[in-house]
Amino acid sequence: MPYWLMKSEPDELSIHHLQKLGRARWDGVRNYQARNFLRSMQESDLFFFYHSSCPEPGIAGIARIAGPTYPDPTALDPQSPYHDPKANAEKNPWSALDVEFVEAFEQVLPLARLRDNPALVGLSLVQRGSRLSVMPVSEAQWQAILAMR
DNA sequence: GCCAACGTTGGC
DNA sequence: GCCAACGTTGGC
Repeated sequence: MPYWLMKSEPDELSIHHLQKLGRARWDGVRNYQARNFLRSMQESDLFFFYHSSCPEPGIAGIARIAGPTYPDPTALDPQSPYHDPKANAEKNPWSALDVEFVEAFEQVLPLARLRDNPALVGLSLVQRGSRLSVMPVSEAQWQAILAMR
């Protein structure tokens, strides 16, 4: 079963917010590479929930893919910050899916510590200049990160 | 707020 | 198809 890592700004959706909700829509992905990873996900895949653009960037917990992708409604909503003026109901290039809460780490696993782990040099997250918001995580990387909690 | 790095856009 | 200009991401 594949593993993933997805970034969210905690102001928008944090792991604790997801814990309260139980389930939420993962939307607003506006990068084709990230979108393609979204589309290759399967229900019940697990992913690390990463907090970005915040005082303590790092992995904050684990969540699960709750179903298949569907057209991202925020692309069609003129009120949404993710509105795409080139998208319409017939042709919406963007995908969203639902996710379920699994676990919140007691402490956020900081990006700086992830960078220090030699087992994670191949992870897109810690590579120089990488801005990918959805990425695959290998089994070995998954286990290495779990062991750092 | 700064800025490096990357992705996208659009003129040619 | 090239590439300069611009916009965005995201850590610091």
